[in-house]
Amino acid sequence: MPQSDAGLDPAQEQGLVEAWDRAAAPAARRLMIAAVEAFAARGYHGTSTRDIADRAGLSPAGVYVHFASKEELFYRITLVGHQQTLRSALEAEAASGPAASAAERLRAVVAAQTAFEARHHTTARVIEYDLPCLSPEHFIEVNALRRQITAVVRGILADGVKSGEFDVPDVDGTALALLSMVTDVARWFPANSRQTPEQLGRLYADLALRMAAPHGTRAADAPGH
Amino acid sequence: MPQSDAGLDPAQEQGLVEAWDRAAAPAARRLMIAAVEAFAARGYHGTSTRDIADRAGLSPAGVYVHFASKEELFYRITLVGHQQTLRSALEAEAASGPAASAAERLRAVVAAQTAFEARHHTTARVIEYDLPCLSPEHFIEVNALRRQITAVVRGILADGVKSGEFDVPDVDGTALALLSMVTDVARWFPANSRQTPEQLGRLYADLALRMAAPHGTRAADAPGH
DNA sequence: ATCCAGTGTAAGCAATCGCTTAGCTCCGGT
DNA sequence: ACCGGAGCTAAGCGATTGCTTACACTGGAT
Repeated sequence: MPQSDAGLDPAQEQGLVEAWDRAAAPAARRLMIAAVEAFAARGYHGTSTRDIADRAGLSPAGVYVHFASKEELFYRITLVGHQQTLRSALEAEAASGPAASAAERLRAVVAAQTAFEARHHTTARVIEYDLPCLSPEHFIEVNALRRQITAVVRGILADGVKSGEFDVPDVDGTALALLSMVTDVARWFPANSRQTPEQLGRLYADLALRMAAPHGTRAADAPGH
Repeated sequence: MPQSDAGLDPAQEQGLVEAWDRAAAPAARRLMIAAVEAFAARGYHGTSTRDIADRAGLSPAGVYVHFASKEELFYRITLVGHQQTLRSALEAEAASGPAASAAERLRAVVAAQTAFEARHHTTARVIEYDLPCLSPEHFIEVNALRRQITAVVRGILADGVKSGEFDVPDVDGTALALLSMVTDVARWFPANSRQTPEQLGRLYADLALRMAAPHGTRAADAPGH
């Protein structure tokens, strides 16, 4: 299996934050988990700090022992979430081997990212769709991570075009469309689908290859599957 | 141009609601426009009724002359927006002619919907991403319209598969992925792109055909373009 | 002339918001 | 034995929330 869980605890697969920073105070982690659930259900502005405190089993003031503000709590979540997402993409690309074709790398990255969005759909929904609630400075910082993720996909497409492996007239536009497709999984998963994250990853990887492959050269299946 | 503006005022293309219900009280329309702008900028929960009233040039109480509640104002926006979106899809499909191939219909619908999301990105952002803020009953009603839009795409894909025109192993999953791609335009347009809505529509229609076309049968260009 | 429905505002209500303050308990270091 | 900081809470601050009430103005029908 090329795209690994990268150290995630399989018993806690439904959240990203749960697995992060095991050294931090347990209450701080509980707060982040509680905040992710609340933000995913009602959005940033729709969630009160009392909601979060309740879910974490703390009094309203307990939040501010560990985080300076609601926005900082949200910022920590989005930062960790985006770091994990970027790491997942880079690891998937690296795992396909140093001599991998552009097609193999595209398949690995799209499958990994799609499965990631599905597995961690609660956290992903928060960090994908509530980003404008960040302070301007924090937004810029997190957005830089997003650009790196886009750059990975764009790089693979460009490499494939250069080598003649792909036929992509608009690399930037196609990369954006491709990531839209992948990202949006977090919004609807697991409704409308009885598929596992891995099955979904394979489907989306196939679709991505169809988008990039030149006329009459489409690979029907992944090498090694 | 197969996908028409369907009666939209070209001078007010940036919003959906502006063109709707010209018989309604002007203040009610102003409120809907103001609410769309505010919701798009800050989200439903991030927007106060005083924000909306200010933008519409009314006192805070003026909102409740025309709408029973903030939720009802939001509901009217989402309802009208989804009706227009569905109408746009149906008209695009119909405009491709009664004897059109599945490929022609897919191209027409995807191009029209993509251009629509781009042109009306402010309204689209509100009605696509803040939907869970609706009351349960209103959510069910609007969601029924969404399912009709999905059904259009799914129907075209299924027809193409049946006639041998398409090769789509997972019609439902592909339709969902395709609509994710199209819908997500509203979230980032017009940033990251110097393309017009029409150019973007052509790019996305090409990508959609690549996703659906069987091995070695991809049409490089639209018939008639 | 009078009325009345439609459109609007000033003022304010109860509730909730993010966050602070003052003070408690607990526990490891000395 | 005693200290000091970390973790937590009860209480509450001022601001803002969605919305209501009471009242004013307008223009057309009677």
